[in-house]
Amino acid sequence: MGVTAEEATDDVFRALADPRRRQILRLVAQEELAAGEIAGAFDVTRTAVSQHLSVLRSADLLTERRDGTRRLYRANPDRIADLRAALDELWASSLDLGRRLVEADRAAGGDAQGGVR
Amino acid sequence: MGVTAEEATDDVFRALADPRRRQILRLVAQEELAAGEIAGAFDVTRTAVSQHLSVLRSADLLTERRDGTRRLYRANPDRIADLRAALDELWASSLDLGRRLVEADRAAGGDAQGGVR
DNA sequence: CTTCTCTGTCAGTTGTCGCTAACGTTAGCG
DNA sequence: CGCTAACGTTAGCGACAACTGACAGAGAAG
Repeated sequence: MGVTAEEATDDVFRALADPRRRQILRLVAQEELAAGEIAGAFDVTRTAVSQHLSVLRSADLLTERRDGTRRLYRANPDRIADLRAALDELWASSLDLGRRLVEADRAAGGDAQGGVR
Repeated sequence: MGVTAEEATDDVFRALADPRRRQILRLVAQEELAAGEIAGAFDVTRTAVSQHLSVLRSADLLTERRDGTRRLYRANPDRIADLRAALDELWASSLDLGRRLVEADRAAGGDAQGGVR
């Protein structure tokens, strides 16, 4: 247990904060790609892409597989599922509030106008 | 439609990148709170919290309601649902790959060790 | 062994982010 | 009207993040 769940979540959110990294993730979600192929899809230097890959790997959002000198990357479904779970923590709470408001409206004989808005 | 979906998604992810903002969001997910009450829950200045609220509001992650001089904030479930949908775009693709790998393992007579890992 | 390809890593620079302190604004109270 | 309370906004500063260019290492090819 080197890292707490909070730290892991923080790494994931921070990795996803950059638009380019999200695009990279979308790229390797469908198929396994080499670092060079990924870099070729962007206007920035291969160095920059390599660093982005490093960030994504640190957050455990990517899995790496070596084939000769090439390194093939692929999105890690487990981490995405974890992120989804972390998001549900917020979502469930908000949903609870929404339900509570609707119920309060009904109990108070609220009009049909949708008083929440 | 002043903003594209990409820009909106970018705002949301960038807003969620900061741990404090996620904590704020968790705070106002369960109940509606005033800016001062939210600020009181942290060690930083009210100015800092106000700026965080501004960022969250720009991403449309918060709804604001005024009561005298006070401003009451609440998490916006719609945006969280949107984020969930944006995440599913990645998740579905990764899941497809995961399924494909498992099937490939079975077709190749892979051992029961769970080859995906 | 030499050369070429593919890739990660290391300084250095520029931009962006989060924080604080001072100020401006709006609403309630005497 | 004068005063206070609750906020948002601006300017300035330190810290971090993203990008570029130069360098180093591993594997394939001759």
